[in-house]
Amino acid sequence: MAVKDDQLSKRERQAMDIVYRLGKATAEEIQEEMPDQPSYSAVRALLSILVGKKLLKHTRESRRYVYELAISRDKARDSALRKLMRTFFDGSPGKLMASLLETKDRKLPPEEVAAIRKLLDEQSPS
Amino acid sequence: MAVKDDQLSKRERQAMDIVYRLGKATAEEIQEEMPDQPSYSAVRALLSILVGKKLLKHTRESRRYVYELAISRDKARDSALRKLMRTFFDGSPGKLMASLLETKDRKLPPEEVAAIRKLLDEQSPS
DNA sequence: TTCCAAATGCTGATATTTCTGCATTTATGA
DNA sequence: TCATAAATGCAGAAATATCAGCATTTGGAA
Repeated sequence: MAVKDDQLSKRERQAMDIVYRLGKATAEEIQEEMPDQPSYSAVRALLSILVGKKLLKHTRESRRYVYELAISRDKARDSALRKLMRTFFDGSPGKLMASLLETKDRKLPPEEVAAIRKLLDEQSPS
Repeated sequence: MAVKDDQLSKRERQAMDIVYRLGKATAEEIQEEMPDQPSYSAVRALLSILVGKKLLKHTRESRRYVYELAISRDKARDSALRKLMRTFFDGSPGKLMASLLETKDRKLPPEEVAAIRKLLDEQSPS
């Protein structure tokens, strides 16, 4: 099931991006990562809303809450990836990959290149 | 220069996503694509704001405006791609590509596979 | 056990976003 | 040319998001 990122407010989306990246975090950590750093209170209010929307869940860890994704990071990642493909690459994974490789200043480590060749072979033998 | 998608409101981002996808569009077309379809007036108000922020530009085409990106689609695309890489793939294009290929239900057309092999060879000869 | 620093819960104020409605402009066909 | 349908421009109302502040709770150290 897709993550409804389209429905989030600006601050909500910023917070979700941070949790996507960090995996899990306290209100304080999230505050530190936010652009135009809002107050601690504001961040907590925001996080409550996201918990209400079932996008995050929080568990008490001794005295404080730790926030983490309510759905798996893999699902969120796949959902974001599909959306990007639809928006910019006509839904085609091939076009996306081509774009990644065409940017000259991005040099892949040889072992990653090897890994990708292997995956390609599985898809369609050379 | 990166596209400041983090700074956009919910509706603004929805509209930008649509223009990213369509390339260019009239207010009416954008309205049709919007989730929870707002009124035509609301869409025009929104688009004016985006023109004011220099994210879109509009040109008169006979009687009406056609909206399109103020920066190139390629730049916007690259910016979005980098952000996704940072958020979900630890900044690594290799990890992103691996994720694309590991999803079994995504079968690439043989000619795309060939194209990607070629690009890989340019990066580091097999 | 008691105290205190640190965290939460909550209410309502403020700021921003979103939208409506209407006056005005514009292109086209009769 | 003129009437009309269709588009724009804009002001401000309505809805939503963002935030601050304080009372309350909580966990750990003395």
